[in-house]
Amino acid sequence: MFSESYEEETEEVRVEEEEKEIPSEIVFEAEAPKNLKPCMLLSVSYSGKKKTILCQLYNDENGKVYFWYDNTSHKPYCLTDIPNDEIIKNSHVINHKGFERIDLVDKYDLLRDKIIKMTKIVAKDPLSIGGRKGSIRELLPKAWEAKIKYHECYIYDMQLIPGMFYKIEEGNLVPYFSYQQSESNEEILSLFTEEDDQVKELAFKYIPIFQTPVPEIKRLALDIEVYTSTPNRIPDPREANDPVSCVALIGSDGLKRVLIFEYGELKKEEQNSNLPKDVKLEFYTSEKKLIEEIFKTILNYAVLITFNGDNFDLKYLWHRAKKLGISDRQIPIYLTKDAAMLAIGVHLDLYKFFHNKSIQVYAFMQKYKENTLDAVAEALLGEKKIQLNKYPSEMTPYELASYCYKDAELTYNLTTFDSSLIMKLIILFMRLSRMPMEDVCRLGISRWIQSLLYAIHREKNYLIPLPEEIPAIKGKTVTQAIIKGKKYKGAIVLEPTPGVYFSVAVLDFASLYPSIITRWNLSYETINCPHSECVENRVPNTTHWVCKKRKGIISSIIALFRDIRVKWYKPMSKNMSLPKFKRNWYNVVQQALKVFLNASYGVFGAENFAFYCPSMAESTTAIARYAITSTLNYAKEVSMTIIYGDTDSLFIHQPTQEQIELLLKWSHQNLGIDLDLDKRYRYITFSKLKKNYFGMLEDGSYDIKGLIGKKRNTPEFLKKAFMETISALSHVQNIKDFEEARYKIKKIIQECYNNLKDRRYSLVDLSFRVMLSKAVNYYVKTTPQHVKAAKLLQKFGVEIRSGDIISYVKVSGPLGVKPVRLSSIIEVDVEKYVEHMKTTFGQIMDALGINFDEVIGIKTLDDFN
DNA sequence: GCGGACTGCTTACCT
DNA sequence: ACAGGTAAGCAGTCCGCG
Repeated sequence: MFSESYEEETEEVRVEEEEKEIPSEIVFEAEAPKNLKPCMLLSVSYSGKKKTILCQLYNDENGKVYFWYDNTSHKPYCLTDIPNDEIIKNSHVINHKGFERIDLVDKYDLLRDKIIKMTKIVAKDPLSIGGRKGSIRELLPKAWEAKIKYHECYIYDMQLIPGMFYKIEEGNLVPYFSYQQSESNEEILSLFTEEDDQVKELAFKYIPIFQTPVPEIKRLALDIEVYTSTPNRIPDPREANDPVSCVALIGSDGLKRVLIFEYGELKKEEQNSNLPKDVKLEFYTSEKKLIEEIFKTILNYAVLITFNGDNFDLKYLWHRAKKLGISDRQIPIYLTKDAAMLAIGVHLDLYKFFHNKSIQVYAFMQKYKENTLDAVAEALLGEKKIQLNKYPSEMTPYELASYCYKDAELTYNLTTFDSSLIMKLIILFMRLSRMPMEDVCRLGISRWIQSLLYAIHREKNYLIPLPEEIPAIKGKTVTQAIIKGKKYKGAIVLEPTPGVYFSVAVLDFASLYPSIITRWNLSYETINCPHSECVENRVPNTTHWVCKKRKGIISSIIALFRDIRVKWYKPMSKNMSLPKFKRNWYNVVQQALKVFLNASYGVFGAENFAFYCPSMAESTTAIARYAITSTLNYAKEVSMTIIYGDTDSLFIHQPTQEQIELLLKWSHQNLGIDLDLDKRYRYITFSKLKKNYFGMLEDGSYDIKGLIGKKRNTPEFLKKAFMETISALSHVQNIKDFEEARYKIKKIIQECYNNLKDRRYSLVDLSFRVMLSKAVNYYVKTTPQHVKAAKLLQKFGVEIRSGDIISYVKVSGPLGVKPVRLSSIIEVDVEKYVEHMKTTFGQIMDALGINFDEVIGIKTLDDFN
């Protein structure tokens, strides 16, 4: 039943998602007064009841949320290329019950580089434009800008910036932020005097976005537990058959409450709960009263924080409330297709936020690799959930309270650690993407960039192209990918020369792809532009060319983000003469920009991106290949020894300072892209494998890249032994020291081997932990080992879902695997594990000239020597 | 009917 | 639901073998 979401994802024809709107039966109100001091714009949505836009404003002084409804009579619309007089003849459109009027508008068509006339069809309500059967966009052969959600359309047209400050003056929403607000603004802007006018204009607009501080938002974290009669079943939130047994609430105002429903007999004798002293424990004999109390409390906060509240906690509360007969006017939650929203304030589901790949990779550098509260909290807070030896439904009320409270606490702390980093990042992402908080924390980077570009198009009166127009006009790809099934050729990886190298410098192009996009003026409209005079401006190794007449919109925005990050926010975040809170803020801005920059090339190669432009993505990697190969050739010319390189880096063996400087200068002058000295290794070891090495840096720290011993799914016993070998290697200062390291490593391997042979490792130490990327039934082509193990678990009555980590050991027998909990040490296939030892250690030993078979073939080290 | 060579699938990594 | 490139291990298939 839980696999349904996957089914929807793989559906070929997707059901048009309806405009998300607040249902008309929701009656909660928090209308703003006629005049209101500056408040942060938290959210923009469409109210079905008021039939207009609702803006939620957060007042930092009292922690309250105020509603402001649109008073400008803005209406939903779409555009068509059918002339006015012809549209008038189309009775279906004109007589559509939602039709309001038509306007004639001028738009700038970037794809064709000319002004065009369009007909704007204005409707009474969003669903009349699209999202419902027979809506206006379905009556037109081609409809532009018709799939933009109305609340987004409103944001772009009104040039609203969620996350910035607005006041209400005589009932009108007025921005309260300006270029003049911060004293540094002039200084930052002066960094852009050399740049193109379009970049300067963007800088002027964006500087306040980066410089305006964010308020500390009044928020509440919530976690619920549900009583279930079948202990190992996870309760189904849509059924909500079982009572809510416990709810923990933690507020930024100091509130700490745990509400317990006494469904059974309460053993009073057992009261020594692990709860902190200041937590208020409350017992309810009525579940209905308990839930009503939760709902009442939620309303006092601007943001409600959960971990997976969309799919569990709030969904369960909603269905349970209905079941218990709580009236709609008392339920402040409403459910959409895949989210749970609040009538007042915003529900922030941290599960969704941390699931975001860009956040995981670029903001937190893959510190957490599993998307559970336990894994994320451990990686970012250094704290774990309460470890269970029984199911929640088997706990005493006090144990349950402690467990539930801890989860809420971890959830809450995820928003407060590092001076509320997460909240600050989210608000910066809102400003950059122009999205309301509930969207920004649920959608991925491609939607953020899409939204940012929509906003710029509307501000500049550029027509937003139909997605299919871009490849049609700008051409398809002309290169062949190395990997089957990919669309175009990507990066170059140099073949490493195996061995150990002392004194290695790594030179790399700092943010190569964004640099290429700005330096080469790459943008969806400038690639293969319509001007014949630009055709000679070729992209190397392709048939594409780039416009010389017009500065690209994408390259302009990337130039701004890249330059402001490199020239201001990154250095300022490290400037120790500044107070800590300022450095902290500069660091947050710097990180937020990094997230956008790192995705700026990839999105153009993603089919689902609204500005998908394969020729532009392909050009970016083609130029990158040109940059690295031409630099490599020059390096060889000046007699440098390149031992490895990947995409944007060159590893050079014992270069002289002069050689390095020569190379940096060369790339600056000949490519217009800056090469930097990234790091120096005291020594580095390469096997014959690409993307695989171990290097000791000069400061005593080390890098492990790609080696099996570091992979998440490698059995713990191997990881441990591997880290011991790394430890031995980390003491090596010079060639002489290797002798000792070799001796130690042999010893480690022999010990590991003997332990394995004698079956002295535990099953947990021997287990592979592999993630199930989809529901078990969706593995139709092959049945990998972790799926076999998962199927065995299912037979045993264990619920298995997509995203679960399956722990299994390799055993003798026809299946070859068994889940850890269903296996025993006697059946473990030792030979298989020896093979794994061999490949794991082989990656390091190859370079050191140690032979695995020799090492394990000898009983003791004394015999060996 | 069997085993090695091969391709494809899957996961986890690198940039 | 940002991209392509690489490695590892296994699943499944093909092919030759009188």
